Amino acid sequence: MTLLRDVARYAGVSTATVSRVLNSPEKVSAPTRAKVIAAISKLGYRPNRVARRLSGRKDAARMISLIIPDIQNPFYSFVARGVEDVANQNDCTLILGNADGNASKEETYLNVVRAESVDGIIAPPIDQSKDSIVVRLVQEGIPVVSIDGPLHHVEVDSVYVDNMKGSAEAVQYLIQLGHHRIAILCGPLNYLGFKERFGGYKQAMAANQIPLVERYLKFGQSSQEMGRILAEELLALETPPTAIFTSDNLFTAGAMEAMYSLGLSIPNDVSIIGFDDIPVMRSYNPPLTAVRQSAYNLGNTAAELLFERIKHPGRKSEKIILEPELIVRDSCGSVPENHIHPINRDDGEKKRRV
Amino acid sequence: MTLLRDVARYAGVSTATVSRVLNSPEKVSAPTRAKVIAAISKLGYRPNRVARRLSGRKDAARMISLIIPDIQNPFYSFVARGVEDVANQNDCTLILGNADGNASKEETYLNVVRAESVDGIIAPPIDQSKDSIVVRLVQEGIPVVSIDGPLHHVEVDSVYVDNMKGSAEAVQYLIQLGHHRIAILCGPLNYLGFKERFGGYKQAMAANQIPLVERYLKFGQSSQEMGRILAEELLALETPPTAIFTSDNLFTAGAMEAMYSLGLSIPNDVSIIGFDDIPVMRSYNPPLTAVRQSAYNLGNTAAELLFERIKHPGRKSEKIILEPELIVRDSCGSVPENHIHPINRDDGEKKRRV
DNA sequence: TTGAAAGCGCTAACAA
DNA sequence: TTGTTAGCGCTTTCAA
Repeated sequence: MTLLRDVARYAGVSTATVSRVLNSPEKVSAPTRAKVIAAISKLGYRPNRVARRLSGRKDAARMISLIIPDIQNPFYSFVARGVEDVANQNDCTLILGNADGNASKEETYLNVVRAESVDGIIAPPIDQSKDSIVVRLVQEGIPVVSIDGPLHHVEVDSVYVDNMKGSAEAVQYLIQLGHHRIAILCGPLNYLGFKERFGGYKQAMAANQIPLVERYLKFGQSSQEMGRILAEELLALETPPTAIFTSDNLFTAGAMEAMYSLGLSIPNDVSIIGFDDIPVMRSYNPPLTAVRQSAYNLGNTAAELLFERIKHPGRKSEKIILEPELIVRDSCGSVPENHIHPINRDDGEKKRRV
Repeated sequence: MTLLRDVARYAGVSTATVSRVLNSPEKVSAPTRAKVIAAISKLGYRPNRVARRLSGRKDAARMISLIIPDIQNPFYSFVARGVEDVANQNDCTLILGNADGNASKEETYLNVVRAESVDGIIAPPIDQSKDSIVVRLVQEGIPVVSIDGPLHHVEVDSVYVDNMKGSAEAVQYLIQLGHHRIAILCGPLNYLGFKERFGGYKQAMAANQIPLVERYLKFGQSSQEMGRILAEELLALETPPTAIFTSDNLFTAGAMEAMYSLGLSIPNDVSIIGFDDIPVMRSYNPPLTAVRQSAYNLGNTAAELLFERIKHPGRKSEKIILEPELIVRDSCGSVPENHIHPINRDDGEKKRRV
């Protein structure tokens, strides 16, 4: 490992001079600078970032960190790309960490990145408690932006989509198509995003005077497996829903699976509309109608806010709310006049294996 | 920020003692240790990892890094989970970096993690040149395991699936079903994984004396969009293939999209078999027959190799080859006796929008 | 068992 | 413009 000191010796200058050509080259005379640069490349020297940061250079890290709530959820890959592109533009490395929907993993991870003295952090509001590690980070003055929801107990920049509006639109669309028996597959309500999506569902139902039916309301941890199970329960009901609103892409995937295995045809037997429009939604058969929240934009915007804050630590915090967009494809249809139970129906048509 | 020095002062001991209770508590008397521990928790002290590493503690980082070739590809989320679980078991944090299929990004990233002195690195063989940064890292003695392919020019542990075998099996399966006109959607051949998958295709075709048809061989950067485009080209051929083998999940997604938009029914009009069996394959309609390479296992195994190497730096390097598995679902069928062009056919049946 | 002191590799006053 | 020197926060000999 070549050290700065080796470069200095090789170039016949002091370590300070080498350090200067690295950090403020204008303070070094051209000939000396040339000598040093030559030595650096000759020796293949690369500064040790650890030492650099320890010695106090504020911008020595040039790295920011993104906490991914769940790396299995493709939605976040797009967020990550959005963040990464901005980071790269700012000549900065993005360090990813997976919290796995788990507050303690998040904490571990945040502690690490704090200790690594990153320049800033983008994190979803996983732990909303008053003394969560994120709150402490903010209090310590580390630039933080909250993504995918606002952060309580502290003033930070945040970016998120209007979940309530997006899901209300989705449900409204279903209602306009004539659906009344609309079910929802929803993630845990203690996660704000899901709470709001459920809120949007309720709002649209109420706006149309459709009473909520307890058995059409299914909750569970967000996963494809859970989506399949809940959708199967729903579809096995004596009076099954004519449409299902899935509150994220994992639930959507699970519901699609259930519908196929029950031999249901979409949208003839049942309509489905999802929250999250990721590319694979186009590959479903039929392609899915879904509420798009631009994950890439979310990441992009968050990263931009973060760099703003890094540059101007004193600035007032901002909340940016992104508009969701309903992407209509082929998975929703109108309700047949006499909707009969699609599974138990006795029309002689044999369904696929169950 | 509480420093070690503050703890020492508060506990009325020297900094060395505090450091000892942190690193080798058995060398400190019980009462002193208790005092120090009390001080630590009272003051909420957390050691500065940067300083810790700079001062030379070999295991101060407790972090390993995984380079993800392409974060948009869900396959790698599973790899990441596999790695992460092992890392956590080893009380170690996983730092993720996205190389984006780009050797220079990979290099940037590897330089960062090297400079951060991580304990080890898991990386795919993106850059196979003799003086790639990975090679240098290995030469510097940093534990590296190559995932998803072997690394040239240097001896390292590596884990990968038998791509050749997996794709040969897939194609063989198609052939047994009666297909001859089998197309392949393949990623760039300079990426070893794709080269081998193409090799498996050729091998199975040759083993059955089926000549290769140039126009059924489609290559492109791996992406859903590209998959759709190439599949559309294939299906618009005068004599289209009766089956398509897609060499990764992104191509599969694109091909599914193309088939739907051309109004083709799977497997009646065309069969499809994919490489990569990720959960969403079950959500397709019909559920996809695919070659499974257990991404989670891949990650898991790689991480275990890495920790072995970290513990025993001198050990002989190992290559572990994972067996792929053909998962048969509903997307492949036999070839109709008189296969007619599914798009241009004149059977009165109107297809969906194109 | 404990403390004093010398680094780890770099940066940044302060002098020259 | 350049060099000297004192840290950054921690670990770790070496003595006591």
